[in-house]
Amino acid sequence: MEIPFNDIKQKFQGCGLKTTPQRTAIYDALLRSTTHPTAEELFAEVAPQFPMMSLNTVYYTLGALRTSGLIHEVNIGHTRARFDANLSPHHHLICLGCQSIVDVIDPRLNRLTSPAGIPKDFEITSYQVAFRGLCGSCRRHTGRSINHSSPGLHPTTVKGGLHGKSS
Amino acid sequence: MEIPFNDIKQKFQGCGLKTTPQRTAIYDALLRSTTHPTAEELFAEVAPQFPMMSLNTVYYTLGALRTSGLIHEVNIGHTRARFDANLSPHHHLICLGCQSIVDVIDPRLNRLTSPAGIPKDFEITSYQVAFRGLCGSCRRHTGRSINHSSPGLHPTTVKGGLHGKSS
DNA sequence: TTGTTAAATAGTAATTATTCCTAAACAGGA
DNA sequence: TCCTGTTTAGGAATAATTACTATTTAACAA
Ligand SMILES: [Mn+2]
Ligand SMILES: [Mn+2]
Ligand SMILES: [Zn+2]
Ligand SMILES: [Zn+2]
Repeated sequence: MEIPFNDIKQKFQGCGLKTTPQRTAIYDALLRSTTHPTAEELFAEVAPQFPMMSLNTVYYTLGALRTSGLIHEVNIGHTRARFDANLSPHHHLICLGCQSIVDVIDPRLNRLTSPAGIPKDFEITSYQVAFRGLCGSCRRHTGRSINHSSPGLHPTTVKGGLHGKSS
Repeated sequence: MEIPFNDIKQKFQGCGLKTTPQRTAIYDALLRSTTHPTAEELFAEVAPQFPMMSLNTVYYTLGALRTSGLIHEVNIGHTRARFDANLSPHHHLICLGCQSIVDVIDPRLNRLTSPAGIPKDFEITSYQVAFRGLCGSCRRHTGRSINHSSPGLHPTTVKGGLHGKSS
């Protein structure tokens, strides 16, 4: 277990959240995960430790953590919510084949700003880049055809390098 | 009506889709829309012309158009799918208050490319930037507090200008 | 023009993810 | 230890979407 219990406890206290075993286990599982799991995947992860636990508790807990700002919700498609305990600014790479989401950490992407032509009274508080495509194994298995039926895909071909000072 | 019927018909033919009145109306409504409507919003839009139409037909039609690559699905949150007939590369500005989505068209954003540190066998086919915040009227009505319970929000503060040659 | 046929439509039922409701359990402070 | 509001668990309810199926129809060919 890499995440000290007291760290978690302090974060909960800082948000006015009670430190229950279920909540701790759920948050800990999410902190250790890199897959942006769904509520049900987290449930499957912690259920063995808590045979009485309800899936409802996972939803309730994720809602509480999200409201407190301890976790984020990441959406790929509209089918189900996926969660992320990584609060540092980062972006995502989404495989249209296996629906996997991996973190994209490139400081250059954190320098984008208010684009041209938006309403001047709109206050942007965050942004996130979603890169889509096919991972290696999905390319091998399903061929390299682009799945046009996947949600959110815009036909921008990506090539060349990022612009701006490469910090 | 700004979109000629024959243009639509040809697009359908080019995709092997039959040109039915319902399908034409749905696609036409989406082409004219700038709000990225849901299936139900489109249904409400075209239902008056087709009192017998089923919501199911709207879903079926949107699925067919999406599979053919004539439209895209845009997701903000996981609650419901929203659609976009604008195929030109563009990005989105999402209000966390009223859930509105407006197009962001800034050529500089179309030059981003393969970020550092991703698996080298991953083939990126597209990307999209989602800017989030509060629109003017939502700022006025609900105050300017950031809604942490909203999905997908990462705490990147956006300020300064875009990098790269400003084409 | 007419007939043929696969695709599209409409109506209904089913599914899935998520939320709502409520009573019991419990964490944290007095 | 006791209190009290929060959390949990279980079940029911909701909402979006998909599945099933009979009927209709667009597109094509004769
Ligand atoms: Mn992430
Ligand atoms: Mn758009
Ligand atoms: Zn994959
Ligand atoms: Zn708004």
